[in-house]
Amino acid sequence: MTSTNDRVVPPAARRRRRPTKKGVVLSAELIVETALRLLKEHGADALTVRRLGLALGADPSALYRYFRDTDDLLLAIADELIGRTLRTWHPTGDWRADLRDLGLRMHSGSLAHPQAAVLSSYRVTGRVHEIGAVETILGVLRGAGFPDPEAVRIYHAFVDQALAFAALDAASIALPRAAREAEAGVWRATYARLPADTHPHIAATARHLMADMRRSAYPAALDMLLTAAAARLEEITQHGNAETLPGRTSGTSH
Amino acid sequence: MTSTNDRVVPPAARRRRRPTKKGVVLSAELIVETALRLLKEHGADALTVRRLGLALGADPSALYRYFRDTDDLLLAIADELIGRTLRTWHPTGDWRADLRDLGLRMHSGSLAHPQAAVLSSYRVTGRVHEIGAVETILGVLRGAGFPDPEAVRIYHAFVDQALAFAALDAASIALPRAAREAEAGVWRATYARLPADTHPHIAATARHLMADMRRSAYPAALDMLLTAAAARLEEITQHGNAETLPGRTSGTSH
DNA sequence: TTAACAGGTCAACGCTGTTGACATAAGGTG
DNA sequence: CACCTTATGTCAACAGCGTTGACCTGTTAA
Repeated sequence: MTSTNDRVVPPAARRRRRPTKKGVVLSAELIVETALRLLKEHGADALTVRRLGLALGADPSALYRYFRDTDDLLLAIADELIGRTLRTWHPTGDWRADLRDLGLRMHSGSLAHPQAAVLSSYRVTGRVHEIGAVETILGVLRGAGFPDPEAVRIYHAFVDQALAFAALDAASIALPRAAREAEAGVWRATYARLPADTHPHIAATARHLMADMRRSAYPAALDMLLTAAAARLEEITQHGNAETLPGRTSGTSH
Repeated sequence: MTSTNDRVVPPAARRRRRPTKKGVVLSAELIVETALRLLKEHGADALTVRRLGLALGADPSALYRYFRDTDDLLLAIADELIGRTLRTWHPTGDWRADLRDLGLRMHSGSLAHPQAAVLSSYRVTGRVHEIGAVETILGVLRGAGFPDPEAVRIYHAFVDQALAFAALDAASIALPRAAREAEAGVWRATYARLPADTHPHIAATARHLMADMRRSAYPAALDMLLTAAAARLEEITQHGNAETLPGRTSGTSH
């Protein structure tokens, strides 16, 4: 609240729908939609205030009546993406399958708008759609039988891992053409040709590396996380209650 | 290789060490070091060609004699970070403890230079230090007894998880002051105050959320990944050889 | 001694986000 | 219906950005 700039009129107070010179009636929703379209069609570099103004048929500076600055706009875009993802997800009651499905949806949803994802996935928006997502995931975990501290811990790992991989994979999709091709070339030209005497392990697995590195590691990582969570749940429910909270399964200190 | 611009003289061919107007003798190493210092001291926004030139005591355009463009410089910075991390890591022979240690080192190494990490962690540099890291990690996994395809799969999940979380956490550290404080405020002001009747799960776990969300989920996620890997290894070694390759443990298709 | 050229400098380009001043149309009030 | 307030669109300007082509100069090899 403290940071809500004076320049921006909160959506509730907006009444005067004055059309722009070109006849377009602006709104926060229209601006967000147009920004997403711009990102999708022309890449991350295409999202500039000036181009967005042009695409909207309005003076660039008009945007500042709706968003404090470009960061504020970014958060609105991020929240819209969360909302779209959640809207296509329909839980079945099987916590593990549901979380797996949701994770994959969050991931692929980001890849559909990589330019937006890479810019926004690490932000806490605090807006409606994000709050809904938090509530829903926590509900799934608590419903599965995880005690509160455990539920929160797994929620955090699950959601941050999804966001982190989304950003990572989105980033490489969003790379400028030249850089992306350069990266593919590096694997072929560098890693595939390392001699066995200096790099035995890479040489021995080169074939598998080529195949595996070209796709995202997220599904594998997600399954591993869920496997560990399931094991933990079994531990908890078998031992009656959670009298032994600490156990991380590993020997090493946490 | 094809993309190595004509303007940039490869390091090997450099001979003429002409000092700048201010008496500084430039080199690729000096530039990378100075860039890291700039990032550390003044944040990501401080890393501009002009400021870097100023910090070096040289004309900004002199940098283009050493790096094709700012992206090229970025990759050099990334590789230097990888090298520094690997140099402080000393494996013991216990694969799980070693990977855990390495993961945490990569993570905290990134957080020491969040500005650099957020810019570079999703890039394949193909430079010396990166190659060394790949070789080492693969060696640990194969040495532990994972068959090649499994070793590659786990390597990929492990390394991308580390990079993804590094980028995620680095990004929030690297946020401009104002935005960072705003995010902290969102948790306190928004999530902590949601009423139990509309958001029962958040309300019930608010206390744990406040505590857990302020620190990184990476250690927890890393432990879960290693737990799943250990379980898989046991499966493999107990059943003699890996006649049942496919099994993802989960029921859903991959 | 000289010729070649790597490498530092300078000025300029087009682009960016942002802001303050200004113009105008919408809408509540009387 | 007329007025006044003010939300909102427009315009011009600012400083800063990455990048480049032309220029100049010191170093080095022959």
